[in-house]
Order: sequence, then C-alpha cells, then structure tokens
Amino acid sequence: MTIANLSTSASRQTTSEKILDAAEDLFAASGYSATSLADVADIVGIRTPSLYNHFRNKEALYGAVLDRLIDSFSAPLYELDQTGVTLEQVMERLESVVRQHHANPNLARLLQHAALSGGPHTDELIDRLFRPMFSSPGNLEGGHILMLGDAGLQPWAVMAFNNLVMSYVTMAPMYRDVLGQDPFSEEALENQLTLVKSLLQAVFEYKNS
Amino acid sequence: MTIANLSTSASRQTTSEKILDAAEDLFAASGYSATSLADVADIVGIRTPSLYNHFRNKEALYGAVLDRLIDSFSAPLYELDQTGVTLEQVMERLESVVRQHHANPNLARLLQHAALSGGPHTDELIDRLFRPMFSSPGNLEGGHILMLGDAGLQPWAVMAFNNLVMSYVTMAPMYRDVLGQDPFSEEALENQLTLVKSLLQAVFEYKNS
DNA sequence: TCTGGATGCGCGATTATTCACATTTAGCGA
DNA sequence: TCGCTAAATGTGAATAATCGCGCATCCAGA
Repeated sequence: MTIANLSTSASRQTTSEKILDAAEDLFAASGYSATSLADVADIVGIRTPSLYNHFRNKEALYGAVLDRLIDSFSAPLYELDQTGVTLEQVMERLESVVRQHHANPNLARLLQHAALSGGPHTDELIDRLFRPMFSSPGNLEGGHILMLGDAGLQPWAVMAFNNLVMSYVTMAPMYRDVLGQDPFSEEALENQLTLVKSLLQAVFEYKNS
Repeated sequence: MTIANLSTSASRQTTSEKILDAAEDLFAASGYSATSLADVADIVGIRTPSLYNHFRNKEALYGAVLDRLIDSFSAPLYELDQTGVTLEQVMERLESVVRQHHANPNLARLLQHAALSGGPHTDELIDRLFRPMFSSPGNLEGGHILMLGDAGLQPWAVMAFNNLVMSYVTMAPMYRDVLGQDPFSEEALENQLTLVKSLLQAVFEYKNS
C-alpha cells in the first residue's frame, strides 16, 4: 500500500484533513461499500461517532474525497486532442498524466471501483473526468495524432492510452509479482514512462506511412 | 450489467451451477466482501442457509467461482511470447484474448477487484493467470516481437497489452458514457479489435526501423 | 425407509447513524 | 490578564439493519 497524502508535516493537520486522508486511502483500496467508518476513525485515532462532527454522513465524506482528488488532478491535464497539437505536446501531456497517477494512485483506483461497482456519484464522477477529454470542439474531424488509419477510432485511442496509464496503478500488484520490482519506485516509473512514450511514438510513425 | 452465463438452457441446471453463476456475476461486480450471500441466494431463488448444502462457506464458493473461470480461460491463451513466434501468431492470440474477455468479462473484473482490494486466494490467482504468460524459457533474451528498442521492456509490453484488453471491460461504463455505444455490442467489439490490432501493428513496424 | 436438499430460527458480530453528554478551544468584555 | 461563554470536537451508549454461519427440522424422490 502506498502512502498518498503526506502534505503538511502530518502534525498541524486539521482533523477533517486527517479524516479525508484516511478515507481516501480506504475508499481507493476497498471501494465505497466495503469501507467502514470504523476503519476510518481507527486510522485517524478517534471514535466513529466523532466523524459526524466533520461530515454529514458516509456519502458526504465520500463526495468530499472525490472533490479533493479531482481538484488536484484537474488543471493542466486531459486535453490530449486539441486541434493543432504536435507530437511533442502530446508526449508532454502523457508524461504529466503518468507522473500524476504515479504520485497519487488513488484517483485511478477510485475510478476503477466506480466503473466496476457503481456507488454514489459515479455518473457525475465519470462526467467530470472524461468529458473534458473530448470537449474540445472539432475533435472528430481533421487530422489528429492518434488516428491509426480510421478517423472514427480517435476517441477509442484516447481512451486506450488513458486506460493504459491508469491500469498500471490499479494493477500494481500484478506488476510487482511479475516483474519482481516495486511498481512505485522511481526506476519502475521510468520504465513505464519509456514504454508508454515508445507506444505513442510507434503509433505516430505508423500513421505517417 | 452483462449476463455472462447462459450455458445450458437455464432450466436443467443443477442448483450448484445456478449458485456459481449468480455468485460469479456478483463477485465480479462488487468484489468479495461487498457481495452478500443473501444476494446470491436471492438470484438463485432459495434461502441463504441452503447455500451451505453446496459450498462449505463463502470463501469456498468464491474459490469455486475462480476455478471455473480460470478453467474456461485457460487452454489456448496467454502464451504471447514464445520464442520463434510470428506477428500473425501474436495477432491471433491477441484477438482470441479480446474475444474471450468480451464474451465473459467476469474474469477481468474479478482480477481487477483482487488487484485493488486483495481478498482470499489473491496471490494464488495472480500466479495462475500471469505466470503462464512468462513461463516459456528464454523469453528474456533473443529478438522478440514486442521489444520496442529496449529488450528489458519486453515483459512491460506484454503486461501493457494485457491491461489494455482487460481495462476495456473493467472500464466499460466509461466507454458507454464517452462513446454513447454499448461496449459489449458486436460493433464495439470490432472497433476495439481493430484498435488493438492497429496498436500491435504500429509497434511491430516501429521495431523494424 | 433412507437421504439430499430446502427451510425457519437464531446467535454473535458489524454496519451506519443518532443522541445525550463531557471536554477542549476561541473569542471577548471587563 | 482574568473569567465567562459559546462553539467546536470529542465520547459512550443505544438502535435498527445486515452480515456469515450453525442447527434442528421437514419434505420429496429413490
């Protein structure tokens, strides 16, 4: 298990932040319904009813976790298919996404749980994360990077690269088992990075021929 | 939700098989601890204690579900990196794997749950599914298909293509949402198929240059 | 009559949530 | 700076629902 939230020296954190940290890790590991408030309270070091001084109920806590995660991932990402974009720009975006998910795997894990089991706010979550990836106007016409012959496959390719990046962290135990290496080490990150970039490069050169 | 087990005309099925079918769908959807035996019994149409006439306890039922799934996926698959293999052979394997996961998404979903949350038999499950992919001797030396420049990236590439295929079904709701199309339709299968094969083709041509 | 399989009942543990209550903390007038 | 107050934040106890699971019983078919 990877410790995700180290933020401010762990000491002068407000109780609400500690609750959010613990809940984020647990929701990401076990999903919504398999996570108990008692476990959250245990990690924070308080009794279960005290949680209700900070969040209305379990669902509100879950929503707050989602909000904080989405905010931290929001700004510069998920615009892989602007119209006049170059390969180098796509490379940069892709590397940035890989590094973010490597630094905090919890968003990918929460999203995977939501895709499998549903849970509260799932539709809203999908909207907030995936809609921006395809919101830029005119992304279905014109020549794009990830076309792969058939222009209709453009969104499929974007989804594929996104899944590739996220499944690396949601499938981390398999990587650890098969490669005998900590998937969250710096060395593993570099390997995954060059692999993903090589894939993109291959697709790019394949398109131009 | 996709109905996975239609097997023999649904009527002359033994109760144990009906239980296995129901449990497989529920475990795949919600994971081990979030699945209740009451839900399983409800689908089958019996009371919860009757389950214990067929399986020792919840964990044994889960194990039986895993066994049956692994068996049905076992035989011809997961040998992507034999030594003297051609691109066409890899293509066939890949297409076969995609079709199998499309026909029954439950193995991918169970595996994803295990990777995220653990649960009983998780290590054993990883072993049984991933070890055969890398068991062929001498797969780390010599020229292979998915080399991508650095030979050390060979296993990473195999994992990547595998994840690509599995994440398509574990992330099916996102595909439905973004593409506005049933991800388990024949049409969607063909799209995913040509995308994956184009990716492999691109990597292959990228290698030879 | 024997027996596999379904059932009702119920135990003990765990769940989310509420409530009455104690304690700590922050702000403010004197 | 002292002391009061009010809000913030903790607590144990209790509730209703649900969980996996064991047990005694009962019934239908061979």
